Amino acid sequence: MSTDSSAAADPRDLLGYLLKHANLRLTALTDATLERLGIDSKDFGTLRVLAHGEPASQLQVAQKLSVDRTTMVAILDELERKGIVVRRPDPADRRRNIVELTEHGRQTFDAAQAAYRDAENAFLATVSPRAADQLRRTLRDLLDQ
Amino acid sequence: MSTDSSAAADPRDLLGYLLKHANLRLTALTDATLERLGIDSKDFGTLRVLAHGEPASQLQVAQKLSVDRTTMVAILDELERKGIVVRRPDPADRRRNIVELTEHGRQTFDAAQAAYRDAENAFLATVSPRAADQLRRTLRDLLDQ
DNA sequence: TATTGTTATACTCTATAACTATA
DNA sequence: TATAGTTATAGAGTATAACAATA
Repeated sequence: MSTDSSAAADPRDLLGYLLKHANLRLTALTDATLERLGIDSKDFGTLRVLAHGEPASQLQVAQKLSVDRTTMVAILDELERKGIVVRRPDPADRRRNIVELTEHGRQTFDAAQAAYRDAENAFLATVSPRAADQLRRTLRDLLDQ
Repeated sequence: MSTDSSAAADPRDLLGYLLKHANLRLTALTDATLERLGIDSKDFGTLRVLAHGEPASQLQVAQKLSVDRTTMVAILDELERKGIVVRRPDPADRRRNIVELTEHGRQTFDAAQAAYRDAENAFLATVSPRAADQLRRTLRDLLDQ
């Protein structure tokens, strides 16, 4: 016999299923936590890049986040509409838009950072701190290939 | 100062980024491996459920995989077109379709099972077997909440 | 010619609503 | 009335191609 029909076909045996649904659940948690700040988890990644380091062009932000530059346009359109970021042409290269947090954007990010941390901690609350650290380390190792 | 502008904003600090991109990479690997069999990783999950246990209705398969029944329709349309599964009305309740693997479907699944295992192992090759086991266990614990 | 931002477009995935046939 | 399967539709997410402005 080629397959064991007495064994249950548990989708949780598949690593892809585990990764996908863990991500779905975490995203739902963080989105819910960030909602009152007017952003979601995808926006948070962008704000995080803008809050650290030097002012960057749209393309630089997009590349840091591994998203397409056309996707970046849509994210920034929304954040700019909400008064969280501003775009201005780079005087040194007028093809580029320098993107920066507004004062409101900076405050939003500070609140979002705490909210995101809480959501991630809540998600990880049922596993030991050691297992959570190991999870991050293993996932990083897998992506560093 | 509310944020440390000297720290790099590494997206890999965010668990959501790690989960998403680990899944993207694994899916790309498994899809590539399964391609010569005419299926992808999403089809594989369905075949796996059909290969184990008793013949099931579309809805039962969908629920086991946590996918919507409308999504199941599209997956089965394609698998039936390829001669991998057949649908027949349940004599005991003609609203239901019993879904089964064809002989070709059974052979496809047997080959796919080996291919999927190889792809998953290749993905996990750079981390220790212990870390890989721990990864699965932690993700399961997180989903069992 | 190449690059940045933009727009248009398409393709996948997912969810909802409404329809049909059956119960 | 409720359920299983189907269809239509719409919304996110993502990718490609083409265009305008600038280098």
